[in-house]
Amino acid sequence: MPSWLPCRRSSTRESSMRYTRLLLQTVKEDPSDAEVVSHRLMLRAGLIRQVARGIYDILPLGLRTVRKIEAIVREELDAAGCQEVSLPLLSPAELWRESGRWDAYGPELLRLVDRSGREFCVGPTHEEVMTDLVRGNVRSYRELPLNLYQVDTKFRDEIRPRFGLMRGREFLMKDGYSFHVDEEDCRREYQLMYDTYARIFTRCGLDFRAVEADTGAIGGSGSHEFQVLAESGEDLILGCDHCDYAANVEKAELAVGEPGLFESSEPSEVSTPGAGSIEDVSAMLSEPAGRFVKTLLFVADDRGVAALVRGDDQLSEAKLKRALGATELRMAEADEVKKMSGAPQGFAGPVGLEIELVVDLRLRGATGMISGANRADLHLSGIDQQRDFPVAEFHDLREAAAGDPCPRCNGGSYQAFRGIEVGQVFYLGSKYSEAMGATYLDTDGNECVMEMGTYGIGITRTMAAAIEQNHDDDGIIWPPAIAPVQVLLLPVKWKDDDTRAASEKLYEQLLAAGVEVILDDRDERAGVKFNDADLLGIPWRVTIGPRGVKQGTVELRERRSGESSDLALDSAAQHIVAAVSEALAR
RNA sequence: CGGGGUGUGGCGCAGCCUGGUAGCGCACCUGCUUUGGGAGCAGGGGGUCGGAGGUUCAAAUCCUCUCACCCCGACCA
Repeated sequence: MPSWLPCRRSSTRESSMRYTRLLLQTVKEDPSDAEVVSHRLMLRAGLIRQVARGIYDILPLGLRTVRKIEAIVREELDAAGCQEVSLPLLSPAELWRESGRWDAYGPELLRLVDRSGREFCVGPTHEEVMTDLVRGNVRSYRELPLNLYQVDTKFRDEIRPRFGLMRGREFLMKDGYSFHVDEEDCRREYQLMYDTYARIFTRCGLDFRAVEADTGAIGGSGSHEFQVLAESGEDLILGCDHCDYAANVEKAELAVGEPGLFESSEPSEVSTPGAGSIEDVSAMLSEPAGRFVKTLLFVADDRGVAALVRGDDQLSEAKLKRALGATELRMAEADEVKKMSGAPQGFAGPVGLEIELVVDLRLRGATGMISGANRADLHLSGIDQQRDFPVAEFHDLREAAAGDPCPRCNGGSYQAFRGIEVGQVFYLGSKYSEAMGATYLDTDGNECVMEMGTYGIGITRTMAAAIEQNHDDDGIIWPPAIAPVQVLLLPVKWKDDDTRAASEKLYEQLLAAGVEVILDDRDERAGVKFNDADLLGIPWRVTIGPRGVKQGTVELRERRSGESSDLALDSAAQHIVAAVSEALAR
């Protein structure tokens, strides 16, 4: 180092982990607009700060956790043979037009125009850009398979961001894409990624479950979500209490179930003035809800369709969308209902309806049913499915619920869980490679379309999920593997010379041993420090006070269990190093 | 996009109805006393009251417009 360089600090590394040098401000009061635990605690512990709706600064301690999660993700992916790249923040509209998603994606895609009028979007995901990269670089089957990933900031202009980092507009995501010569190899990779994801979330110390999932807007034909189990989760998961089957409610299959078999007769009109809901009609006619045919009108990609389920069943829009192969699906507006059925809302029925009918499995062969008559204030009773509204195909359209029998095994039934989706793996097939011409030459020199898979992990959401699952009334309880640091040194009385000297020495020893440690060198009262320590959730706290130092001891306390033990001052560092490395090795 | 709500110092809020010198708690700075689970006293710094326009002798307060943020709904990897 040139001698003219001023050097006030002996070591930057050392001083940055002194509390008084950290950009860290804890807050006693609850932020008024934080609804969920993770959001509240992240704000209170000074990990994040909101800049705009759904957009956050991540502060030093928060970023350390983010980096920990990233490191685990990178290690496991690299070990699985993936390669990291970095794709641009902006993607040109042409690529998205090639795949058809420029129009399909909707307002969630943030679009912008550069000074010369060219259109771009801020990448919400990178299938197009990655496929473009690979088609430009890969010619031969010899160069496949390929699994490329990046860890980058994504932007999705969410309709309603909420819950802090759980559902932000800007978020850090690891997104990976794999390219293969055939489906078999792609399925193999899918399984490899599935296993890799399970290892990643296990290493992060999370209680999660991999569940079958709907493929949504990305498309493709097979998918699992990795769900961190937590009360505040936005997703509803159904899992069999008997076998391994578990799925997102959007996907959860149902056993066929009994149709409604009531006494058959000729259809006849029944006057039902003003009774437009199943509940009302059922009460008015004193008939069970299960005897009705619920007729729901939708607009699917600009055509009208009627979805039919039994009156006591709940329609799953996700299942309907899949059954129709529609990219867009919405309930019909009042005027559209009138146009399709000829009646006001609540009086539609399958008999005589001239739009496409999509019928739930449970209505196959149903007899003696009641439905709307497609005229105001009128219902039709005595309807037989086969006779009165025959259809060629039936679909699983019901939304599953806790207690429904498991479709995969005998005797099991669904239990409901709440989950936070932190990762998802997709088998994509050739949707993008075909649209964008990602091809290779096989051994015979034939041009073939690549098979693709796509795999995502929400890094910042994983951090939030970890807090949802690991906290108590006093604050965060970080799993050691993703804690900002492992150890917090807490000198009870900083002004006391012996205490300070013992703390400084321990600090040096731990740093030298490679342990991540914060030294709370604030001249604060013990209570303040203890409370902040609990709030920050550092796995181990070492309390150093005049009393103990006089006896030659310090106290080591584990945040999660609250168990503490006295350590001899001169061997304390060794014990702490041992405890930390043992926990991290687990 | 529809419905509801809130903008006053870094954070949490009062003041607004009934216009008249901008307040409280936390945090921050100084000093003294305290000190093993969110101390006490004294002193201090910091706010064009989200923004623009209007009414008025006078606007945080009344009126109009606008922006931001939050909640509920539709939507969603």
